[in-house]
Amino acid sequence: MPAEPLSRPRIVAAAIDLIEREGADAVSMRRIAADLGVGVMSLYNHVPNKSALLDGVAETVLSQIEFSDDPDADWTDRVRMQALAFRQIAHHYPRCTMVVVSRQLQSTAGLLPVERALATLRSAGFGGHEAVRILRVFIAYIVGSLLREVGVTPTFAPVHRSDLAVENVDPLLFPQVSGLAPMLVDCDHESEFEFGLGLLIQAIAVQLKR
Amino acid sequence: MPAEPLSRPRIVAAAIDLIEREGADAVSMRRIAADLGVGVMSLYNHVPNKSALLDGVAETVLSQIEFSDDPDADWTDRVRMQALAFRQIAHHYPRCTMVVVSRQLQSTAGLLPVERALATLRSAGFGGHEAVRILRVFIAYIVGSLLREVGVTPTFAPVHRSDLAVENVDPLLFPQVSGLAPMLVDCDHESEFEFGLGLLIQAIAVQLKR
DNA sequence: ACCTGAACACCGTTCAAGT
DNA sequence: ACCTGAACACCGTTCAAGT
Repeated sequence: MPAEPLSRPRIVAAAIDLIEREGADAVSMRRIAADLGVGVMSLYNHVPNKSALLDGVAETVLSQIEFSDDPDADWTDRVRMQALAFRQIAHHYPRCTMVVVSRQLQSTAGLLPVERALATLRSAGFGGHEAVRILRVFIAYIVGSLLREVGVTPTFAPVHRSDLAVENVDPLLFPQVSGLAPMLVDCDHESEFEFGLGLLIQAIAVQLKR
Repeated sequence: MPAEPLSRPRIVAAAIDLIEREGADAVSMRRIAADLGVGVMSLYNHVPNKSALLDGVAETVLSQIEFSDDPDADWTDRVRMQALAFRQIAHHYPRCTMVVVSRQLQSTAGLLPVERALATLRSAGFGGHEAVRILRVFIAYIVGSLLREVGVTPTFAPVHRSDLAVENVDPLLFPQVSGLAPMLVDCDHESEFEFGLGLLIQAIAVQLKR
């Protein structure tokens, strides 16, 4: 006897909670049902299958991005703010991040950030074709950065400082890696992200002036 | 009675084959054992568990990258060639790509490309700290690009030209997206990849001159 | 309309038994 | 040393039965 009736949003919320608590691998229909105190099959009255549930997770997380756009700001700042807003996902829902970027959404939740980015680029003076290309570059960079931040992509800094793979490497075979081990090991994700973002924005600003 | 004896390489090869034929979701210990004509538990004599098997897949694919480095070439060309070599994974093993980029390897297979990239950047004149930062930017961009190419990350061009999400979007809510639908839909992955790569290389070249 | 248990066809992995 | 079947504790989903 749940206090509130079962519903798609409630099920999605339970999934998000579970992912943040125990990781995406812990998600199962049975487990979520148990968390909600209902039978497994009750879920199927509100969600067609597990895949759709994960789509719901991605949509819900995406729709919570807070874009605070200032139309009067320089376009480079607006692009930067949009990228940073997107990166907030990795802070608010670190363990959902992989789910968000790996789902092929066709809902409006995924289209809104795209619409916004394209509008900003076009207002900066880029043509449609250019804007699309540039957006793709930014998306690739952002997705790749979030995955590293969230520990999916190799960081070369697995767990802790001591007994590290990177630090136990043969200096003769890998002189650079072993020499730069301390730098490879610690990574300020925010400043790394902004560094690459700055490079990209600078590069497309040059592109615009030509 | 298999012709050849069971071995870790043979098991990994079977896994790679299966992934390329039916996708990463199709991988199960039972299925691979069946493909090899042995009992499930026989696999565990050569591989400790499924996770280690997937690590083996990633290592094997990574170790097949062909880096053809010309030490006399301009550093910008060398960086470009290394990035393009990495991208070949997505061509040779499209469905393994997700597995490759999402495994946290500590074997030398993953370290070799890193060593090579750092050496190139340092020979170009970048300091250790800069080289590491720049490498991280490139890795993020490459990983993000490969995931799009392989269909993991949203392309905004799901399946086919007709009946597309992007093309059935409300033009009033999403004027840019619906106006640029044809460009969002078709994507020449190679030229897109090289476009962003060029932007990044140009940006870090500027960085170097300062 | 919503909930549910039983059942089906799967998983990864442990363990004890074989050779 | 290597192989294996039975068993355990899981999966997602279908179906028929309940309210």
